[in-house]
Amino acid sequence: MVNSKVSYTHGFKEELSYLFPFNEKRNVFDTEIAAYLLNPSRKSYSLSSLFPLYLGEGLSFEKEEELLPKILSLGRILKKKIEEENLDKILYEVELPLSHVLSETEIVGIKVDRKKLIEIRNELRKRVIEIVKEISDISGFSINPASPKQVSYLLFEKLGLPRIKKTKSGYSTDQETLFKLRELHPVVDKILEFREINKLLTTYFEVLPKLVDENDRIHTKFIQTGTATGRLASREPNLQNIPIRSEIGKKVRESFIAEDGFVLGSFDYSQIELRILAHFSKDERLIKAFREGKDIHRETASGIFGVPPDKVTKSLRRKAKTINYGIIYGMSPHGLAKELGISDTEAKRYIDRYFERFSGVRKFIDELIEKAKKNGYVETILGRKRYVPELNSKNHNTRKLGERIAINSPIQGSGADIIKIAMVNVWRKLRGKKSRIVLQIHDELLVEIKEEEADEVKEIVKREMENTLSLDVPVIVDAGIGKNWLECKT
DNA sequence: CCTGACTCGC
DNA sequence: ATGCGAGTCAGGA
Repeated sequence: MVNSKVSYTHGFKEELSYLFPFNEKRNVFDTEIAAYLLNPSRKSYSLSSLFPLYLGEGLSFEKEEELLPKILSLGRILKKKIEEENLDKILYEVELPLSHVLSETEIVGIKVDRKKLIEIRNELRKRVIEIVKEISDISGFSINPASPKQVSYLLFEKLGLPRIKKTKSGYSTDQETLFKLRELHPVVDKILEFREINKLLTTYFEVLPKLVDENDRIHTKFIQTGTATGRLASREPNLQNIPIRSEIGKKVRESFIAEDGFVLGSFDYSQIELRILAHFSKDERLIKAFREGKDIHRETASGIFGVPPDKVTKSLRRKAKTINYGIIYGMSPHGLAKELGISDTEAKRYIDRYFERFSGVRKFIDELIEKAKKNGYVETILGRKRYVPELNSKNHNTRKLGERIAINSPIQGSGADIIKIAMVNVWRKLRGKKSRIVLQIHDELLVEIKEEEADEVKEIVKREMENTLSLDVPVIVDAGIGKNWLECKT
């Protein structure tokens, strides 16, 4: 970058979408991504918000001829700041190349089985109408079950069911609450069923068929400056929250398919965040378990509950899994208690035991929070920063939130760093082939693979993903192949 | 038009 | 009151 002319852009990915085919353009400096790396917590990275921030003046819309000079000044200022904060490597080697990958991924899109979506949509429309009728028949009241207010009115005022949880405006009717009420009145199950079906119907089955292009492909937009941790976000539609758990949800996933002559390959990092925790904390037991290829939740259960690994029951393993992920999210004993349905003191015992057995993790977390308080920010494995002003709050809850942010962001953000590098490397390796990355879902890449290239591409993607960065523990990628996304499940 | 409640994913 | 998101709807402005 030193000796060559730099082109300044604002919204490089969008600019690239006009430049098909995708020759990698270098010597670019993007003001939007630069501002994001300098502070990923901002609400907006629009020029009109960056000009006053970095140039000390507003964007005058009457004087369009001043726009380009202003972008140039902004670019030069940001470039200096990026270098001062040692963010140049992540900008030039990760985010800007990634803009190419994302631009192409958006344009390529992903194919759906439009007919199947429409068929299921029509079934679910009928079912939703039936359920509304059933709710009325069972309870004697006609309500709109999509209205929490009306559901609350029915359950608590008309049927007199116990009020379990409050919201700002009244009594909660969320899933957790309804599960507790289902034995008390048959209408509760109907409301739960309505909620599940209506959610999937309105969010996916009604929407996706409207978004297909002439080849039945759907094109999401990846937001590269949308999260405080460095993750991507996806919108219009969000393809990072396609259902997988419920039976009807699986049908959505089943509707994402490969083009004729292609298969879909799903490649997902196995427990990447826990491996990053092991790497950062250097905790001996955690590192040993991963190096020996152990089932980490089983090992954790064994440590916490004091039973040999082969005597760990499913229930104990599930508890340990919740604790493992709870640690990453900075969960309190109270939160863990609620999640596991145990007492606060019991939950505290579990957490104390965890930190006894994994003392490296305790030390790491303490030092992380100390460092965050001292520096004002936390960093990922690549030096991506996130400021944590919450740690200086006078409000206890806000400070606690700051601690959770300080714990979670380096872990979640490092996961984002790793998969972003992998995407760039995979994309470069796939040049000249027919196979293409079609989605990224935080720790998973979905690749549409030309059948003839299957063996080779599977090998490339797995290898590139597993070898982005060298951690103190192995990085493992699980791969699955299928004609639709659900089939790829490993 | 925005906010709250809710639910989908990692 | 466990981290990070997006989308839907109802209901009120």
